[in-house]
Amino acid sequence: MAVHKKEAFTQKEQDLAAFAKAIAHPARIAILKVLAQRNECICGEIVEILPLAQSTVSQHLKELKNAGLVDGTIDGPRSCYCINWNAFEKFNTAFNTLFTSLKTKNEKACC
Amino acid sequence: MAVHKKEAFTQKEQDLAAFAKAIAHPARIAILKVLAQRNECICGEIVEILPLAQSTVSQHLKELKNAGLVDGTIDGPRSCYCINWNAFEKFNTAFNTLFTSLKTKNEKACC
DNA sequence: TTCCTTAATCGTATATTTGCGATATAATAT
DNA sequence: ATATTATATCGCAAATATACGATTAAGGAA
Repeated sequence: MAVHKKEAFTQKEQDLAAFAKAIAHPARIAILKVLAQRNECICGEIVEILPLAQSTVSQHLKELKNAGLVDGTIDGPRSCYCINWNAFEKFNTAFNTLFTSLKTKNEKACC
Repeated sequence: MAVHKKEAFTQKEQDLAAFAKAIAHPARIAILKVLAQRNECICGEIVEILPLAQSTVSQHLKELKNAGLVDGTIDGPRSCYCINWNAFEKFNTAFNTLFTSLKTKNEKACC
């Protein structure tokens, strides 16, 4: 591949793609569900619920955090993760904007 | 990795993740925009618009097609692609359902 | 038929993702 | 001080994704 062409696209396209990538794995969707379900910020409970190793869950959490969808603070021996609702809302809006803008252009089937 | 654990999650989670993966690349988002803009089903016009080689665009189109977001028919020497609005609507709904279901659980910040 | 155009596919190189075990880290409990 | 507990991180292996040039295939034009 050698060169990535992501930078050749608009910032909006890149941002939206990055968000989509963050939720482009069933494990991460499942993690978000668990985080939303528990009001308390949880951590290793996810490991018990998901069929994944602790290190793998930690990695998925890191990616969600990098994408900004999840906030995390370290509380001594245990950490605390929770959904960043602001970022989530922002991306939800961005998605709906894409969907809507695509649809308003044209909705006729042609193939 | 050796083993993929996708199958360990619910079908809904897998489907949504697959859709997210399809739009998890700025080039594919850009392709969808082009497809939506032109009422006519186009093909190699995308190659001229995007800064990507013909084979790369073809590959991205294939992935969008595999995800069901795009329909394609071969019309002689030129092919014809267009957005599958039904599938698109379906996934848009699935997304909003996820967003909503997460939010109704709880929207308090905790970290 | 032979050439041209269009697009799919093949082969290849490289980058990224996914997953796990093992190890490191850091606060708490004993 | 040492052990325990919870997480992050490292190192590794395998699978996927990204990108491109070259080739193939197939209809249309000469």
